Amino acid sequence: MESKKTDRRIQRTQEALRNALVELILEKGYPKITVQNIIDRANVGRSTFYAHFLDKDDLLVSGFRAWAFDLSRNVGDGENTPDDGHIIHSQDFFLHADHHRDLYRAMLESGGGNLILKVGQEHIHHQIESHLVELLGGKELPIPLPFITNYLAGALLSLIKWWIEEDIPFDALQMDAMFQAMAMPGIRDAIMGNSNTR
Amino acid sequence: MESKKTDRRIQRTQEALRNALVELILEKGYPKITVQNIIDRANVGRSTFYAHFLDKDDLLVSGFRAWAFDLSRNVGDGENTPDDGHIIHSQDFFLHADHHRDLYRAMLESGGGNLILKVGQEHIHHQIESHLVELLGGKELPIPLPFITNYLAGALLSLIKWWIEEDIPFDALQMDAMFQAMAMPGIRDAIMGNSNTR
Amino acid sequence: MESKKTDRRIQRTQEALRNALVELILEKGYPKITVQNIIDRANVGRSTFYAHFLDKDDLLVSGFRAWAFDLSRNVGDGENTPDDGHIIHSQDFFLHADHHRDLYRAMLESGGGNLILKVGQEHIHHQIESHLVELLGGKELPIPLPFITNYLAGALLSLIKWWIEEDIPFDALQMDAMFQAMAMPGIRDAIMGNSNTR
Amino acid sequence: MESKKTDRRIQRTQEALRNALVELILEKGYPKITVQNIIDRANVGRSTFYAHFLDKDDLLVSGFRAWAFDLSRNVGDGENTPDDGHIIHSQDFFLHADHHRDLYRAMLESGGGNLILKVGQEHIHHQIESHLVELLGGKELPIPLPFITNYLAGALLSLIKWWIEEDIPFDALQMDAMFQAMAMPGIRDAIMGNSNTR
DNA sequence: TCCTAAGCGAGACGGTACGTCTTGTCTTCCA
DNA sequence: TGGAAGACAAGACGTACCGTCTCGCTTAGGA
Repeated sequence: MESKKTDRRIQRTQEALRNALVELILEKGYPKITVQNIIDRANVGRSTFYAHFLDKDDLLVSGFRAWAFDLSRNVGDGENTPDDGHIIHSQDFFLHADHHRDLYRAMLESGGGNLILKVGQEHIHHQIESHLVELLGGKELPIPLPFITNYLAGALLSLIKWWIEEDIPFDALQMDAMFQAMAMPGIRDAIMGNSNTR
Repeated sequence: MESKKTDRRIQRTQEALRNALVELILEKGYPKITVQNIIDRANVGRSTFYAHFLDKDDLLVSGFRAWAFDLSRNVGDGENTPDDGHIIHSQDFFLHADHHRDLYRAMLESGGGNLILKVGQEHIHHQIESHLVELLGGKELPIPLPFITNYLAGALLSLIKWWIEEDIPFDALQMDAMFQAMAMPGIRDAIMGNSNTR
Repeated sequence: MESKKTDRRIQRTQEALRNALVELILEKGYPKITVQNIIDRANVGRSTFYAHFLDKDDLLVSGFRAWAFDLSRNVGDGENTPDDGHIIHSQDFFLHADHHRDLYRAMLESGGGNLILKVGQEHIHHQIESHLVELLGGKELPIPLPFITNYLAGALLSLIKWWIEEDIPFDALQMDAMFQAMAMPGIRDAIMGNSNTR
Repeated sequence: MESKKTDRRIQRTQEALRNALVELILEKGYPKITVQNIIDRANVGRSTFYAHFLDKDDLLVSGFRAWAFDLSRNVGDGENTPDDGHIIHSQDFFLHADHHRDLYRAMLESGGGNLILKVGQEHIHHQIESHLVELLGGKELPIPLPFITNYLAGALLSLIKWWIEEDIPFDALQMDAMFQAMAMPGIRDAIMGNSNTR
C-alpha cells in the first residue's frame, strides 16, 4: 500500500525540517529555536511536524545520525594511514570540527554536547579496541578500556569546545599534535601495563 | 546603611532557595523543576526569587559556586599533603562526587554538565597554575596552560559521568589512581618540555 | 482560507468567555475577577483568551457591544411605534436595566459605569441623530448635538444607577415617564431653536 | 499624650503624600500610579504610607474631601447672586472645572468619576432643596427630589467630562448657558407640577 | 540634660495577577 | 488521503504591585 511517490514526499518533508533546523541552529543556537520557527522555515504544518518527529530533540538526533555517519566516513579515511603511530585518530575529529566550525559552535554552546560526546566516545572506543586486538590478543589491561575511551573522548571534546568557542588560534594539526602529546604517554603506559604513576 | 540583620535574612532566603533546588533535583531531575516548585518548597515569594536570582539556572550556578568552594576547602585542603606528587588533586573530585552521588547523577543526566565542567576547569586551572608558579617561575610551556586544564577537566568530568551513571564498581581512590596513571605522564612531559610525542 | 467551521469554533469560544464573565460579575463583582477565573470557568486556555481579547476590559466591552446591540434590536425595535413622540427611547434603557438588574448593579458598583455611559451615549446619539435628520434636514441646532446626547446619556445613566443601587420603588415605565418629563421640554426647545433660557 | 510637634510632623507627612499624588495624577493619570511612585515622590517610607492610609484610594479620598470643600466654598460665593434666576448654580461647577482643568481631566479619565458624581449630586441636592423650601413649603413634587438631583448631577458631570476630555471649544459660561437651556424647562415643569410631557 | 518612645526611611518579603510564550493535540479543509 | 493551516488547553515564564514586616536612625518631650 505504501507508494514510492508518498515515500519520496515524506522524505522531502523530513529533509525540509532538518535543513530548517540546521539553518536555525547556525542563526540563533539550538535552545532558542521553537517548533514554530522550524515549521515556518520549512513551510510545513504544525501537525505534520509532530507526525514525523516526537519533538525538537528528536528532529536533532535524527539529523545527527546522518551527520555522525559522515564523520565516521571521513574518519575512516584516516585509517588508510594506519602507521602514523597514532592509536587514536584524533586528527579526524579536529579536522571535522574545523570544517563544520559553525555547526559545532552552535551545538556545543547548546545542549548538543552530550550527543557529540557519546558519538565521539563510541568512535574512539572502536578504534582503540581494534588496535588493541592487534597489539595484545586477550591480554588484560591494568586500566579498563571504557575508562580509557571515556577519558580520551572527554578530553577531546572539551578541547574542541574550548578551541571552537574561544577561537583559539591553533590549526587542527597543532591541536592534534598537542592532544597526542598529552594523551599518548598515558595511553602507552596503560596499555603496556606500566602503571607506575610517577 | 546595610544592616547585619538584613544581610543575615537575605542569606537565609538564598539558602532556603538553594536547598529547595537540591531537594527537587534529587526528586525529579533539574529540567523538570519549575520556579514555582522551588519557591513553594522554600516558602518564598515569586518576586523574592527573582530579586535574588535571574532564573533557575542562575540559582543553580550560585549554589554551585558555593558548593565548589566547599569542595576546594573541605576536601582539597591538604587531606593529603600537597606534596603527594599529584599536580592536580583529582582525588578530591572523585571523593566529592562519591559523597554526593545522587546530586551528581541528577545533574549529569540533566543539563548541568557544562556547569560542572566549567567549575572543574577553573579549579584545575588554579591548582595547576599555583603548582607551576612554584615549579617553574616564568618558564614558557610548550603546551598552553588552558589547553592542559581543559584537557584534564574534560577527561575528569567524562570519567565521573561514566563512573556515576553506569555505576562502575571502582571506589574513588581506584578511579583517581587510574586517572593519575593516565594523565600524569602526559602532564609531566608537557611541563618538562619533553614534547616528544612518540 | 477562513472556513465556516473554524469561525463557528471561534464564536463558541468567545461566547464561553463572555458568559463566564457575566456569571463571575454576578458572583463577585467585576474588579475582583481574575483572568484565571474567567478561563477556568470557560474551560479555555490562557493563551486562547489573549488571542481573542486584549484583557479583561476588552472582553467586557466586546460583550457589551453585542449586548447593547441586543438592546437596540430586541427592545427598541418598535415595541412602541417610532412615533410615540419620544425622541429618545429611554424606555428601552429602563426596561433593559430592569430585566438585567443584577448585571447592571454589578457593573455599576464596579468600574463599568464609564463603559455603559459611553455605549448609552452612542445609542442616544444615533437615535436622536436619525430623528433629527427627519425633522430638520440640515438645519443648524442652537445647541450642538453631542452636547445634547451627552447631557441625556449622563442624566439617564445617573438615574439608572440611582434607581438600581438604591432599589427605588418605581417601575421602569414610571422612571421613563419622569425622565421624559424632565428631558423633553429642554430637548424640544433646543431642537426648535427656542433657546430662551427662562 | 499626643504632642503638637508630633502632630505637625504627621501632618507634614500626609501632605507630602497628598501633594505627590496630585502631581502624579497630573503626570500620568490616577490608575497608572503605584504606591511606590507616591512614596518615592514624597520621600516617604513604604510602611509610613500604610501607617497613614489604607491604600491609594484612601489617600485620594482624603485629599478629595479638602478639595470638595474648596469647591463648596467657591460655589458658595455664587450664592451672592441668588437672583440670576438659576435654580442650580451649575455655573460654579463649570468654572471650577475650568480652573482645575488638568486635575479634572486626570480624574475623569480615571476612576474618579464616581466620586465627583457623588459630591456634585450632594451639592446640587442641597442647593435645590433650599431653593424649594423657599418656593413651595411642603408642597409635594410630582417628581421626587432625588430623581431631579440625580438627573441633573449626571447630566452635568457627563457634560463636564465631555467638555474637558474632548477639549470642546466653549467657555464655562457658554457651557453653563446651554446646560441651563436644556435643564431649566424640565425643572420648572417638574417643580410647577406641570408634568405634561409634550 | 539625659532618655525613652514615637515617627520615620529603607527595603526584604510572601503573595497574586498579569500578559507572553511554547508545547503538543486536535479539527477542518484542500489538493 | 496526507498535509497545511491554525485554534486550542495547558502551564511556565519573568514582571509588576501589593500590603506586611523588621530594622535602626532621628528626634521631641517628660524625667
